[in-house]
Amino acid sequence: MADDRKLPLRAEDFSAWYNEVVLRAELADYSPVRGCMVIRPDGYGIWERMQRALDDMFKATGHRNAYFPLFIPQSFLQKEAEHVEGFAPETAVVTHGGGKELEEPLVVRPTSETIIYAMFAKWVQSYRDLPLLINQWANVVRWEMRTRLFLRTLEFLWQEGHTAHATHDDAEAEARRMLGVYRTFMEEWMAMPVITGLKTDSERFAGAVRTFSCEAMMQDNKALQAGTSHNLGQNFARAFGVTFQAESGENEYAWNTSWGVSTRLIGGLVMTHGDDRGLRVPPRLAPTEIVIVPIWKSDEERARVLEAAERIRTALGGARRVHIDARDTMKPGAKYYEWELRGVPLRLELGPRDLDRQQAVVVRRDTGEKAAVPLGDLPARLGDLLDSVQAAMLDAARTRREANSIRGGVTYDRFREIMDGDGAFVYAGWCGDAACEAAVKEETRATIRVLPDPEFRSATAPEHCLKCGRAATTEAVWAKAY
RNA sequence: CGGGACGUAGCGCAGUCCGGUAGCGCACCUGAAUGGGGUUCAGGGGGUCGCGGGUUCAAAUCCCGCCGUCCCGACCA
Repeated sequence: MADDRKLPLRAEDFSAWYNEVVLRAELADYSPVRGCMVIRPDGYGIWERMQRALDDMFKATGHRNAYFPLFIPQSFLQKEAEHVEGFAPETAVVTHGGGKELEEPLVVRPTSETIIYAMFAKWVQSYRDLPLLINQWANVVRWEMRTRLFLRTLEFLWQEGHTAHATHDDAEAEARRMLGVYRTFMEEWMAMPVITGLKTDSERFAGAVRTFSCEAMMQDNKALQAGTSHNLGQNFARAFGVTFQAESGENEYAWNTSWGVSTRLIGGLVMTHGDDRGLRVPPRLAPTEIVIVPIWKSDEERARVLEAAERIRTALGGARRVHIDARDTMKPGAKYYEWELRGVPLRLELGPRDLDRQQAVVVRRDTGEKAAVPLGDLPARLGDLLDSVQAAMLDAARTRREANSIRGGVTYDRFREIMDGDGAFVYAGWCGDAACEAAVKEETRATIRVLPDPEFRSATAPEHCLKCGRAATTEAVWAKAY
């Protein structure tokens, strides 16, 4: 990371910067298995924070965790026509076990709808068993042609929620509700603003009736699909016989939803908040919120500042995740650079001169602002600062996204220029024609990321389709995507 | 699977055109001094130069083949 480099960067430069940050901040590493990534402790620490926050939110919405098999009989995947078509090309298949060829090959799960709804069929008998709200934390495998650290690896970690409901409307409400949970998490924890809405048919999950998604803008103006939530209708219930007896006495198929977010979120975090000095992690997500760098010249001073650092940690009452960097093999300046690379939100510099003045120097990672704070004020001030960093990061990301969004008034020629150039979220009218959508993708590489929910739509609805000029049926957000 | 770049120490690279038995920076180890934004000095360890074959007295270097990685596409969370 050269000091003169300034984000946002474009295309190849941004990719190179991203890889460099992920590797140098020790979030992940390449593994001996091509396309598979090793998540290192620093990266996993962020994932654990994400897991905890999401899991708490799922518990609050009444979901319970369970675990289903890694292996799925190949025939299960084939029971839902669209699903098998969508996933068969990217599955890893186990053909041998115990030295013998298996009678039926086992697919390493690319997603768990099939095996989970096979079990739901046993568990659901009555409308009284519904809704059934299950979540699973697991790894899945998808044999992608090209991989990218965190964004697209052959194996990845995720959570997948699976639910069964008595009515279509209940399922629709559930899919919507969990999309909202994702949005809250992404904005309030990750400080990553998203556009929510509906996917077009071409981007819909294989087997779903409707797919909703959260789309975030990275610093190269590309879109990242950060989370999806699907209304599966009765497609899987019919395929796996998930039926229940309704209050009326009739036997009916259940209505399902599924929704998931993955370790891709870590990639999104880096590409949303990283800067020339490395990573920036929002306070609520940071495994370490505050790092104290003690400064000393003699053993006597060392003992004095370390003791003071411990007192500060104690004063914070265990409410804050604090690390005291007492390494005596590194000078303070070197430590500053290292913690900046790792993205710790607040740094507290504490030396003999500070102690003489009963103060500490607090430095924000997001803005680089420095301030001397009286020791007695630290607990309150640090709390305020962390809140302020969290809010400022979300605000900055949202401002950047809006600065790179174009709402209406774009000709198709101009649109092509934008997609050839810096890229943007372009809000444009869409006539609902899949052929038109495909033609735009062919010509510009841009796709409809999402048909935005009302609150994200432009004030004046577009009247005509960007490409073919026909009357628009809805507004679409176009962008190049990861 | 197409198009480009590349493969030399843990990491990043030079050396390849013009063949002569391997080097630099960082990291690592030892010692001393240092310590408010990447410490300094001295000493040290570590490489069958991606793999296989060929040419040659001699190959990291030239020739042929293979493998792998990264980036750009096709596929996708």
